[in-house]
Amino acid sequence: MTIKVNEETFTPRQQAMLTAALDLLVENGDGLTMTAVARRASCSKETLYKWFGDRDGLLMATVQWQAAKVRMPQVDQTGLNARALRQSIEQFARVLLTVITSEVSITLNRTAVTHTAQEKDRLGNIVLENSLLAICRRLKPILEAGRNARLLRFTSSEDAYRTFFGLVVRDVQIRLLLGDKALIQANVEANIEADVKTATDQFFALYGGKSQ
Amino acid sequence: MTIKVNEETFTPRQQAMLTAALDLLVENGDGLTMTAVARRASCSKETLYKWFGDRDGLLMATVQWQAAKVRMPQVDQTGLNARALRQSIEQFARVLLTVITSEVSITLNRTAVTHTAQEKDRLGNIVLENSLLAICRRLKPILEAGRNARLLRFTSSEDAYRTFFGLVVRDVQIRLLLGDKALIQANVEANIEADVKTATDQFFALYGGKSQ
DNA sequence: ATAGAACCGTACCGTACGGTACGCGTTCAA
DNA sequence: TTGAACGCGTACCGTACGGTACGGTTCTAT
Repeated sequence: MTIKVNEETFTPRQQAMLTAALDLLVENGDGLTMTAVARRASCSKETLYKWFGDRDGLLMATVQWQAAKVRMPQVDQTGLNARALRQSIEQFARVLLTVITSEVSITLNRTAVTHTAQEKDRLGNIVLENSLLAICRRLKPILEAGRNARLLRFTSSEDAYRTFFGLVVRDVQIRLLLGDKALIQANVEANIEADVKTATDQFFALYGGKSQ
Repeated sequence: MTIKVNEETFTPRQQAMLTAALDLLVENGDGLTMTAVARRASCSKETLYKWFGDRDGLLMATVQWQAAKVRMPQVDQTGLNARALRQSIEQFARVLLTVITSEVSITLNRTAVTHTAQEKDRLGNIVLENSLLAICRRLKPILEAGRNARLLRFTSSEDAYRTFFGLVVRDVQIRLLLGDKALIQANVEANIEADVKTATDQFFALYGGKSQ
C-alpha cells in the first residue's frame, strides 16, 4: 500500500530527461510521447526505457522529482505565541495557494487525475501524498501546538486541517483543473495575499481560542 | 464563448446510446471507445457518428444529458426566516456533497479534466457550467435574500458562495478525483449528514447576522 | 591502445482506435 | 409488391504511439 517515494537523487542526465518530460507535459498537456521526450532531451528512447521502465515509470519519476522540489514552510515551534501562530498558518495558506495555482501543479494534477481515470492509481496516490498529505503532516503539529497553547480550539486536528484546506482552496483548484477561463483571467495569483488573509481570518474565527 | 447547452430532448434510441456511453465511462474510466459504445447500445458505429458527429460530440452530449438530470433544490423564498434559511443552505450542502461524491460525477469530472489537459476545454466548461456555476446561480439569490432579511452578513455574495463551497467540499473532491483509497474506504457518503451540519454551522458562524 | 560498455539516432513492429464504407435485413409508404 | 430509407454488423483504412532492435559513435577503464 505504501508508495515508495524514492529520495534517490537523479543524475544530471536523468534530470535533463525529467525536465524535458515536465516541460512537455506543461506545454502539451497530456500529449506526452516518449519520442518527444527523447528528442527534447537529446537522448534515445532506448535509454529512456532503460532508466524509467516505461511511460508510466517516467511520469512517476517526473512527478516525484517535481514534488521533492516543493518546500513546505519550516516553522519554529518554540515560544509559540498568537502572532507567530498566525504567521505560520498564513504561510501555509500562502504556499498552498501558490502551489495549487501554479502551472506545474495544475498540469501534474491533471495528469494524475487522467491516470486515475484509467484504473492506474499510482500517480494519483503520489500526487496526494506529496501535496495534500504533505501539507497535512506539517500543518497538524502546528495546529496541535496552537491548541496546547490555548490559541486554538478543536477536537480533531484532522477536521481542523480539512476545514483550513477548504477555506483556503475553496473552488479554485477544481476550476483551474477544469480550465475555467474566467478564473484564469481573473489573475488568481495577484489576489493570493488577500485570499490568504481572508482564509486565515476565517479559520481563526472558527477555531480561535478564547484569548483570540 | 457561451456554451450551447442543448435542452433538446434526445430520442429514446439516442438516450440508450448515451446511457451506454455513460455506463462505459463509469465502468472503464476514460477507456471509452466508439466500438464499445456501439456494441453496448447495439447500434452501428455509423449511426453513432451520424448522431453525435465524433467522439467528442458523444462525450459532450453524454455530459450535458447527465447534467440535465441533476436537480438543484427548489427553495421557496417567500416568508424567509432563520429556520427556513438554514434548511435551504443545508439542503444545498447536502446536494453538493451527494453529487460530488457520486460515482457518475467523479467519472465525468475526471473525463473533463482529462480533456482540459488536451487543450480541449469544451467538456471542462460544460462540467463547470453544470456543477459549480449551476449551484452558484441558485444559491446566490438565497444568500442575498438572507442578507436582506438581516439573517446573513457579507459584502460579496460571490465570496460568500465560494467560502460555502470550501466549507462543504473541503478536500473531498480532489481526493476522490485522485482516487484516494483512504477516503473512499472511509465511506464518505455515510458522513454526509454530519458534514452538512458542520459546514452549515461554520458558514453561519462566519456569515450569520447579528440575530443569529 | 583497445576492448567493452554506454548511449544516440533511426528504423521498425504491433496494436489500439477513430473514422469510413458497404452489404444485408427490416420497416414503411405508395 | 416494391423500392427507398434506415440502421445493424462487420470489415477495412490510416495514423499515432508504446516499445524494441540495431548500427554507429563516444566515453571509460585497464
